[in-house]
Amino acid sequence: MSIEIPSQVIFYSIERAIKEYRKFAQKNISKEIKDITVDQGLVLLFLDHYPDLSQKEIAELVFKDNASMTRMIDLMVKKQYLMRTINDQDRRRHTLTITTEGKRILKKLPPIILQNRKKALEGVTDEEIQQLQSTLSKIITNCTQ
Amino acid sequence: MSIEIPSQVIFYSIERAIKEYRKFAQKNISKEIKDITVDQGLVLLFLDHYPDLSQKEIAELVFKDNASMTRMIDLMVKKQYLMRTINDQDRRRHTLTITTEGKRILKKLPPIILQNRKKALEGVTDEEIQQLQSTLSKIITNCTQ
DNA sequence: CATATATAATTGATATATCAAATATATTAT
DNA sequence: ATAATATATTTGATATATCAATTATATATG
Repeated sequence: MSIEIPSQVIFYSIERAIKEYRKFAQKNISKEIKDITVDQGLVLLFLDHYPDLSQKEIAELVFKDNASMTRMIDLMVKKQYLMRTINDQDRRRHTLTITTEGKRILKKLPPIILQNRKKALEGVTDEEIQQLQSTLSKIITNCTQ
Repeated sequence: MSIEIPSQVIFYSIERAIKEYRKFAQKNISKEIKDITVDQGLVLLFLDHYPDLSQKEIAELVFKDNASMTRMIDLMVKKQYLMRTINDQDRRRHTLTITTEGKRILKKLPPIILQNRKKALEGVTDEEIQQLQSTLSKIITNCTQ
């Protein structure tokens, strides 16, 4: 049975697109903010919107597993972007609090992120984005059901 | 400046789609072939088509950096999927040869991969794929130029 | 209440990602 | 031919990914 070489396949393009976007986004963030990764920024943004998220819930939102999340948050605590305290309502959970330094970063992030998205989507119409979203949803459903 | 939460953004869906596809593909490969990852399979497929590829060239094809590729190939040599010898035309390069075990894996891969793609793209028309490809190309260009 | 089961987080082991520096060999310029 | 520069690969350091096992706490069931 023969097979196309992988580089001709749509999944290859999907992977390339997201990797190039991540590289591009990280580069632009690093220009303005020292010592923060795209994913650490996402964690801050989610926590800012939903302060009661558990580590496990954040992990799901950013597509990481719990072990990775533990270590990411270890680092973010060490860098003093977050404080980790035990949740008294459920002592298995940790409450994550954004520190002053974390808030400082949160103030700088949005314009950079908006600009990244804008640049990355230059020349892409709203219809195309909707179409993209719809096709990706089909793929996600196919792979997870 | 306010910002949507990341989960409403198209890049989030792109990331999710490729991660779910990878998980799905890895699961199906692991059912049939022990001890091989999606990326190791890709390396074998590329080498099968283009036996003269250098590590650096393979790295580019599978979106890894040279250091990662060195370590991946270390492992594939240790597992006896590949042999690494010095290229006498250019002694900086290594020649990578697929072993008997590697060839055995290569025989089993294509039907699994074709089936994975087929299932993941169920209900997705050729037109949608073309459209997806075209939109992703725009994004890739925007991020790399 | 006591025990079994479920959940949140951590830890250990191993692989991969990323950057910078080092090594070996090739190529180019003087 | 020699020195300077470029290229392919490796190595070290650190972060992240993934799986399985462990710990601590909560919840459910007899």
